[in-house]
Amino acid sequence: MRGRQSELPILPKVAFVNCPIRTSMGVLGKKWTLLILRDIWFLKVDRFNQILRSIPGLTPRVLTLRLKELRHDGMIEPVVVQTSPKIVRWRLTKMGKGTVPILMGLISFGATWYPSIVFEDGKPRTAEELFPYLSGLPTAGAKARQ
Amino acid sequence: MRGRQSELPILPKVAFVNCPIRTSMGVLGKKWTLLILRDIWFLKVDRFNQILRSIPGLTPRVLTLRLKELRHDGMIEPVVVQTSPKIVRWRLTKMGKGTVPILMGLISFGATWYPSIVFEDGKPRTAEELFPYLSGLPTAGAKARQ
DNA sequence: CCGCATCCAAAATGATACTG
DNA sequence: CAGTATCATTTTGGATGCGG
Repeated sequence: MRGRQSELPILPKVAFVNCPIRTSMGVLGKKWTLLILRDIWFLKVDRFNQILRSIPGLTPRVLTLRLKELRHDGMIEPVVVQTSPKIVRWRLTKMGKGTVPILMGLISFGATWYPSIVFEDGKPRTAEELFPYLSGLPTAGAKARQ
Repeated sequence: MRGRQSELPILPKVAFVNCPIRTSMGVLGKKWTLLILRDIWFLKVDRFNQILRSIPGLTPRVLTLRLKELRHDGMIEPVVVQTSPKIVRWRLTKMGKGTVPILMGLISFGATWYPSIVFEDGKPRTAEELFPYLSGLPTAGAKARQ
């Protein structure tokens, strides 16, 4: 068997009636969405104009759309810090924090397979090397602390 | 400290010169791409028209585009099984297998946060419950066996 | 400061028919 | 079977202005 990859589908213990990847992508798969979550979670960039400045190419129109979608789907919520001048901070809900393993997966992939783009020295690194204090990584199933 | 979330950015041990999430998304972030990888890896659906049938909404034009992009970026490669009638099977390269943890993250997220869509009984499940024989999950850094 | 509205341009994707 | 060609539609980008 060594070296041969089975041609059988990889099946879950409990059948899916709809594909969870497709379901997740329906929300997370739109352009800019995961970068917005990255800003809020990793960079602590959580205000409208900060996010705009942090993500070159993103426009106010689309940011408004994405924030609405993410809020509608229960991943983020606004905190009104101050009115006049209005200050709003966006934060991840528990559900939103469930996306962190996906973001870590993307970091890990980029750090491994695009090291010349990601690192000055061009050397690949693993997520464990980059974020040792975060291992083991929580899975989406492990509820993040509020 | 309990219950308080630091406002400081979460920094990697080695600084990024470009964001690995954005870098990864440049390839993987286009519509249908991750579902195509899902087909090849999980479902063992690896031929053009099979993939088309497996992913409702995907059209031949876009599938052609995505296969070209994935191939150009080194994630998949064609195996010509037969000519006339032509039969091509697509398979993941090592780099392509590096996306499996991302796919698992999406599965985990969907199975946890959209259980009523994903499962007949509507009960949330973790990736460990669904794929016990695959735990611990490989990270993108752990080279998948060829 | 945080958005929303509008108008238009460009890019990405969808529908359908077709070829080697 | 694997992929193209052509055209329609949707989504996103860019600029600007407005209101709470």
